[in-house]
Amino acid sequence: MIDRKSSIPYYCQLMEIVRQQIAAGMLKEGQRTPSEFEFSSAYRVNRHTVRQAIGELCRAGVLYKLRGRGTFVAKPPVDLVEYRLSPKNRFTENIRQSGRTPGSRLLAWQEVTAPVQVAEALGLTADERVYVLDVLRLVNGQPFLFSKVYLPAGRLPELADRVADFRSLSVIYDAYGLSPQRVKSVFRASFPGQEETAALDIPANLPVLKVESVLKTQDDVLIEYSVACYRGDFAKISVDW
Amino acid sequence: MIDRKSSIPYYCQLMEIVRQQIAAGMLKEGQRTPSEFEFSSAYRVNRHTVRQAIGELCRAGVLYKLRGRGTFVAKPPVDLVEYRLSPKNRFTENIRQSGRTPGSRLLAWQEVTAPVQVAEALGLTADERVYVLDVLRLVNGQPFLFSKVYLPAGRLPELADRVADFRSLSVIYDAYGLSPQRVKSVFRASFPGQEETAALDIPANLPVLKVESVLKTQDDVLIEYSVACYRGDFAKISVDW
DNA sequence: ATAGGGATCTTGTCTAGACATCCACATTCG
DNA sequence: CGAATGTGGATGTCTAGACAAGATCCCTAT
Repeated sequence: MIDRKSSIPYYCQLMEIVRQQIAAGMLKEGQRTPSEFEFSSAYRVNRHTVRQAIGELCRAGVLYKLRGRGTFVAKPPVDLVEYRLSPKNRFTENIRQSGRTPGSRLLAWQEVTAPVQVAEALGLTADERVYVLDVLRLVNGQPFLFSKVYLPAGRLPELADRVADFRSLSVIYDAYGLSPQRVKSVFRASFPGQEETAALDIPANLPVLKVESVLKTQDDVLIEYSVACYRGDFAKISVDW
Repeated sequence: MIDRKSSIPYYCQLMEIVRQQIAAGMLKEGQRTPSEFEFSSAYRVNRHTVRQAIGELCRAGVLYKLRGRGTFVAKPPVDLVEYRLSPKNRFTENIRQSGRTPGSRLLAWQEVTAPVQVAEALGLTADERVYVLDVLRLVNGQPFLFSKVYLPAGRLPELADRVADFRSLSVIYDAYGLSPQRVKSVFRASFPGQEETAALDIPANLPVLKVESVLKTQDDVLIEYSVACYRGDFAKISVDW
């Protein structure tokens, strides 16, 4: 119940109550919470006060709201997956080694003129064409990372045919007899963009780890530029020296 | 002005107005904005509507509020600093090479029994003693990273004396004739903890990049475990392979 | 059977007003 | 001169009530 004599604001008290109800299992993951009106009458506070409490809990990632449907308990953060990054590593094997099930989906692809930073990273001329692949990778069926992969069209002839029946990037490279190596990776922490929140199915306020990589072939030809976006609450990336 | 016929909520319109005023230079960095009451009467909307707009802009990092003082325009995000991480690199030289001015401050230190994850990482027994150094590193005078550095007391005799007149970690290692190498680094994106928000002087909702590192001496003795917390809007970390 | 139209429940936005709390500054009292 | 006090202005919290808009379900008319 709300302590009306406490110096703690009602909405903070209510937040604490909801948190405890979740911890105690009275409210379970994915389950609908009482409506704002129900909270309001149950705890004898104004609906706006309830909204303030729920709003804060949503921003904290504890709850989420669906307009017209109700408010729900968010999924608890998943187990951290340690992803070992090395010059030569493949997502599928990497995840399998940690005893989990990898997955890969091509969400979209197109051929475009290379954006500036891509052309720069791969040493392309300004008007060169690149393929852009939007790839989603899953771990145990859950979205793990979303990446935009840029491949220079000029260096990979007939790529369109290979992309058609996409299974994984490795398969495509194998078809060309290539086994690319990482040249450089850049790590950043930020919030996800719109595309990334949609692809990873995460709230916009969840921090993500962005990793920008450049890969080359065994002949030192730059062959891939990619920006990967990892769920901050899901992934940690390790590097051995 | 607020368009009363628009389907866009007033508070969203007001957010856009404030953003544009900042972009146009009518409101400058650090400057106080009109008060909630002034906004309210200037745009003929309720103070709560103003509060909603300002609240959103604060969460977005555009403004910040000081109770009893007013609302202010936040500093624009600083230039990204690319920090090159390699097995053997020193903060000071690293930053200097990029044409910026490095700084280092020891905020606190103490001797404690090694926490579990530290003992594990460094291969210590459960009751071994470690020094914990809270180090803040600056770039151009601004907080760049905050790290907790754990050094095994048993492997660095008389460390307390060296810590007393701290200038930088490198200096301490030099005094022992050591030049440690990175063994492993783990990257994560998350929100800062309380200690980190305070040390870096950042809001709690700014994503940070956490890097956990293990270092060894040239004789393959594990000598340092550290957790560094980089400002997400300030730092990007690059790794060459 | 199915498409359409409410009824109803949900969250979203907005207004009006009140009092609390904190801060900076000026004034007053010792 | 210095400390305490007061005052005005700022944000913080809370209430009461209203209407809008999205989602779901059921019932009805075709």
